[in-house]
Amino acid sequence: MNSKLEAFVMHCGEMGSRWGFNRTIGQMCGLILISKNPLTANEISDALNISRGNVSMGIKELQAWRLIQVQHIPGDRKEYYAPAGDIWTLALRVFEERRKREVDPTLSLLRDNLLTEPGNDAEEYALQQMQQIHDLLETITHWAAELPKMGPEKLNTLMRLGAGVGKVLDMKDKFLNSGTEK
Amino acid sequence: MNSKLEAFVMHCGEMGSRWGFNRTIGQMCGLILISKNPLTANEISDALNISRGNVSMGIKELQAWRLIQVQHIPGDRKEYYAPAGDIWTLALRVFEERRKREVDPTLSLLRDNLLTEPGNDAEEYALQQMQQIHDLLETITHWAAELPKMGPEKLNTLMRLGAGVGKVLDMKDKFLNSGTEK
DNA sequence: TTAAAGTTTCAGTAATTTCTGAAACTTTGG
DNA sequence: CCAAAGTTTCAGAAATTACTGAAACTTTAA
Repeated sequence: MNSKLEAFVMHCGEMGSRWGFNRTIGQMCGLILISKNPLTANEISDALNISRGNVSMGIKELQAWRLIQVQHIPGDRKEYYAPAGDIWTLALRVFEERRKREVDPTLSLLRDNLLTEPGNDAEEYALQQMQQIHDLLETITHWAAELPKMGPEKLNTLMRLGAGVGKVLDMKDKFLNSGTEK
Repeated sequence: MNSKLEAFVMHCGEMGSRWGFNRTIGQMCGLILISKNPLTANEISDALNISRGNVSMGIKELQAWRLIQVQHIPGDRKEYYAPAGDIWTLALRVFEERRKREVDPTLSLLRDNLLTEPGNDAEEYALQQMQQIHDLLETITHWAAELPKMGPEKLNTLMRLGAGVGKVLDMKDKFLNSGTEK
């Protein structure tokens, strides 16, 4: 393999744990992403020098993240693996999957906790803070659920706009107000 | 400590590694967040039953994340620790810090790699994919840098709007076009 | 029904990460 | 300058997480 490509795959491995999986799975993900043709489990095992069993676990995990999909080639009973979509799709999947693992459990714990009545000042403060966290996570969750509905092009526009979107929001308010004034 | 509060702190511990730190640091973070008054390292050590040395490491890490700040109480030379701001501020810090650790290294590797010329079809495909990833990460980075400039209230508006922001963007285009038409 | 091709599971081992606690270090009031 | 109060460091131990490889399982073509 070209050394630059290999460097990329190894980098994915190193970043793996920061992205929510582990080294091997990071490498597998990188490899599948930049491979022109779908790969078999054995090819992955050979390319990365990891045991067949480990590849099997990794595939299961990547499927749980909905990042890869199985393909069959007519006349061949092996399973071939390819990315489950374009880069934007995959990014949204990672984002969503991470939200499920990193935000949802906390949200449900907080919902539960916030039913409690405070018994003293310290508790009251703690509950207020939790309420703040709860509201923030709720907002993020709601927004994250809406995101994929916009489609890549519009998302791109929005992100490239950056803080400028603030002005657009102002404009909208202005427009609406002038509308109601009349 | 109230059992609900304790449950929250322990939960933060369990989530710790998913949020980018480890159990202890997660607990410390949760504890400091819901404590009405700033805490000393010893109080943290006692409350969470972890060694003084570990608390010291944790404090350093939480400071690196810019999530806590030191406070001094007149006539007392101990250091007291408190959250470094309101919940939105902290969330933005986590977001930014994670971007630095999870996105930036990849972006710089990709920039480097993309200077290469493809030697064959497979390499060409790989480089195209990397270009896609690069562009996406670049967009996200740019957007992330803009985010904090908006301020919590506007961010809230934006997020609550969800996919609805797409319509606002359309409206803007329409407005601009009708402007240029005249 | 069988054997060949392929996949998954999991107990044991290896690698990594985290934690402790004692020693070294720093700061400050007197 | 000293001693007391407080903080940091880090080598080794403990806990956690990841990996291997062989055995068990599944699927399919003949």
